[in-house]
Amino acid sequence: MINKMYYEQIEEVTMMNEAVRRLKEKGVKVTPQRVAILEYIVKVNDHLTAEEIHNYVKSKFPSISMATVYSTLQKLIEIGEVEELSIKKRGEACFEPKSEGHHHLLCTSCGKILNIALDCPPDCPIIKQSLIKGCKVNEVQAYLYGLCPECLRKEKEEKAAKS
Amino acid sequence: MINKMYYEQIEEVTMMNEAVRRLKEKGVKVTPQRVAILEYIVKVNDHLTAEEIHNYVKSKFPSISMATVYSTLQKLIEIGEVEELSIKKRGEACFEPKSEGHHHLLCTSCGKILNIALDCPPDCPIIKQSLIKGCKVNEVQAYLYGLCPECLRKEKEEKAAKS
DNA sequence: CTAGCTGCAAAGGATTTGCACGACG
DNA sequence: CGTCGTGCAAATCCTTTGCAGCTAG
Repeated sequence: MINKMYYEQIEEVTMMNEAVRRLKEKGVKVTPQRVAILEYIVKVNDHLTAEEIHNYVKSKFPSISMATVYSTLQKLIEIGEVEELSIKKRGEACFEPKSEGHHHLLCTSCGKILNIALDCPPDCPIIKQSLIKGCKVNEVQAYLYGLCPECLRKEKEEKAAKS
Repeated sequence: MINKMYYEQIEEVTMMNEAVRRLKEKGVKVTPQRVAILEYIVKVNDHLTAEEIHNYVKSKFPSISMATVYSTLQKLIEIGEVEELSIKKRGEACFEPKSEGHHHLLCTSCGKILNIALDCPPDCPIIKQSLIKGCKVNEVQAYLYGLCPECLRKEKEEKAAKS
């Protein structure tokens, strides 16, 4: 009953939502929990862990369980709405809205993950190419390890203070 | 042929001696278990899981435990002899000898991981660059998702069979 | 000697699964 | 109505930790 009320609210707000339409197109059952999860991921547009997502969605559906969050994420990945990163944030998987053309920097100092758009020459192998060394390449994810601008600044300040 | 094998052995032995020297230099205690682990990783020169390593080393030291394998891997990573990949093979971490200049393809069909040397133009961001978008980049790992030559061939054959 | 390593068992943490109930279509 | 999603709890799997005894340097 309560679920139904929530659903009506959400449905009003998201009727026009393109993502929801795509879910329906793909034959995935649209439930308020799923909409809330996808909505949050798209809105934040950042690298969220399952727990971060769970925490947020709990504010709307206090009874939602991690199992549902994980199974929903799985579904959203399958239908290409969400992407799971290969790198982990403090040991946890990270999820973000599916989008092409950016890569990730993992700051080795603070652990933050940043989106990085790389300017590549057209013949650069980092750009999706159909064939590399006899392999059919469908996707390229580049992970850069280093320091984010903040930590880089801190490091410089520390060096300056020492000398 | 025999000569070739002989020289390869010598080469391996030399590499190990150097590796052992590096361990000592870094103040890491050299134990037979550790040598066996490093030796195996260097010899195979491929992406090994902790369990694969454990299985091999058990043949030399039947009592060795996974805890020792993991702690040794940790040490070897710390001192830069071994590298842990960001991607997992069937959910398990992968380890390989540290080396620069190659990246990895994960076959989405068979799950195999292949080394891929990418030919990049000199201004390609995939090549380690000190500064990208205000970030200090120390390392770049590119992960390609697609089909290995074998699975690509199989796919083509299946398509041909259908039509 | 003695700091640090090994091996066992047990803990830890992220993710998955089985199952009963309830909701979507 | 039947299929499929949800939520709970328990299970699973990889990895880490605590600790007692042992070893390399």
